[in-house]
Amino acid sequence: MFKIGDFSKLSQVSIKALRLYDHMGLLKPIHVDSFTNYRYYSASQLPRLNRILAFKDLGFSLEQIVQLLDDEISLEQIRGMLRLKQAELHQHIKSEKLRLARVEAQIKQIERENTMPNCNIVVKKVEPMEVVSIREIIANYSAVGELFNELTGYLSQQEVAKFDYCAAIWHDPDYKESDVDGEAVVSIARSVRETKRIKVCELPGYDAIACTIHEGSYLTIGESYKRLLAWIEANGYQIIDPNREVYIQGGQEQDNESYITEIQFPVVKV
Amino acid sequence: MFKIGDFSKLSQVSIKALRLYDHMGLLKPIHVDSFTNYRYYSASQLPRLNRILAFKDLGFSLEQIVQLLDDEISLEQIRGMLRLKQAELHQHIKSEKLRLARVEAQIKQIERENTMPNCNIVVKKVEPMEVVSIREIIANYSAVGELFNELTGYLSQQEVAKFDYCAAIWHDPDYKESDVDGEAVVSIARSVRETKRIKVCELPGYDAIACTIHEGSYLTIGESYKRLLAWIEANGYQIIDPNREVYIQGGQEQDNESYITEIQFPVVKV
DNA sequence: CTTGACTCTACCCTTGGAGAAGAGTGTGCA
DNA sequence: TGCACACTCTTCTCCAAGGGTAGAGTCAAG
Repeated sequence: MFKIGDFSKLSQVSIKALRLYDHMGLLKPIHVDSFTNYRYYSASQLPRLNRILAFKDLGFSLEQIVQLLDDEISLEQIRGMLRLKQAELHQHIKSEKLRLARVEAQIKQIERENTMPNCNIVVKKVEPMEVVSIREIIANYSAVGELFNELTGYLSQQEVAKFDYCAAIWHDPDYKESDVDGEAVVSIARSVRETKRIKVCELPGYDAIACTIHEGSYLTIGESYKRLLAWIEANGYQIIDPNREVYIQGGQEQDNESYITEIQFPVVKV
Repeated sequence: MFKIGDFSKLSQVSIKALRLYDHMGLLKPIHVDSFTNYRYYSASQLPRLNRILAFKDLGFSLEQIVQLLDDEISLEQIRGMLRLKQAELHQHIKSEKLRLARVEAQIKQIERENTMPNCNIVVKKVEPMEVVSIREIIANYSAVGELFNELTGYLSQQEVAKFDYCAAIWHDPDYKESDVDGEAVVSIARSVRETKRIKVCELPGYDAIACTIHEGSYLTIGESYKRLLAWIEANGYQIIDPNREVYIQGGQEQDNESYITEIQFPVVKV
């Protein structure tokens, strides 16, 4: 019969933890004085406490350990829980390794360029979206503005005024100086009639799309592309579809410092 | 100017998170209506939000990100924080791999022996301790009882009555049938005179000592040793010092089912 | 003008305890 | 026997990064 302090020293488990395990029904003292509420433990409870610690060490939560120790659980079920934990750990280790790679890429970048990392790159999900689009071979990248003019003109004619998503999709696999395969898309809330040039379609969603925000003039957007593409390669992603430029705040000027553009590349982890 | 819902959709960050970042001073809306308290965000805040997400992705806490983004922090300091994070991640991955190895060892044990794992093995720290001891080559393991008799007799003669730690240390590197190099130790609260046979010394502490609890008769303690040694090997530890048997609840009998003994091996990770 | 969608603050919940407050207990010592 | 000090009890709050919900106020379209 040990008081909680002695039992704590014996087992190297804090008094706080012992009281918590009591509350959770994980390890009840063999005797509790009904006057003083003092807890009394026996050395014969050490094996159970060790089992608790061992399961905790394997990464199980206290609630799971209650089940593992008390609810007449079959060997098969225990094996199943272990396998699940194994899979979780595999996954966790994998993602931590990727994170480590990202941290190391940042360190390298700082050491190479000796410049504050912009850290403006993020991978997110995008949902599919109903859009109207025009796709055409155009003279150069900035010529996409005319396609937008055509689209917005058509939409206002159809009395569909509001559109809050406005993007270009570049279908060429590489950078081109001229004859660019470009598509202008604008989101719509309700269906619209198609024409020969103007199609209604669903923009695909992606589980992973690498994004960066480009601030200001389109003339310097090449820098943002370069950083994003370098990041994608350094972090072991692979581009799987044409990239998008989302004009969050934009217009027809080439050199407006207040424009905000998001560059997006659909990717998968390799 | 976007309301919080639109900005949330635009950035793929939950409204809850945006409000939290506002509270923490991490990302204040560019305008807050003083009547309605509605938050209004601008597209020009997206780069900052992306930076926040990118740092979060690297594993930094929100508080750290506040510092990273606001407190005119030098490139050197950022590099230092990245290096620290890198070391943390290395350590974390290492410990998760060890945990995975333990889980897999358990799975294997279940599949091999088809028996409920006892999971009674745990690695803990022990502190150094003042003890009196007798070390001698004795006939066999159970002969250590006589050394304890000698020690407790001497201590009661010295009017030192209380001792709550009672252990044997086995100095032979391997199991022996006879002529065992054994040491009996008993903890003391205050200093005691030495004799030729009875020494006062400090038992060393260890950062890692692999332990299991053996319940019952000493006749079956070999089983517990076998399991503990197998575990130590399977989990990549190495024994660095003589092992101890702590008699938590014990006596002179060989076959008492209520005895509780802890077997301890000082180890290091390899 | 109404209705439904949106937003606000404020409160509780999550893990595995740590820390502290305030009150009661046990033990050693004079 | 009284006192001091160590120990224990319950209860409250706190941690990180939000998620969920309630109740009240606000906005925009029909």
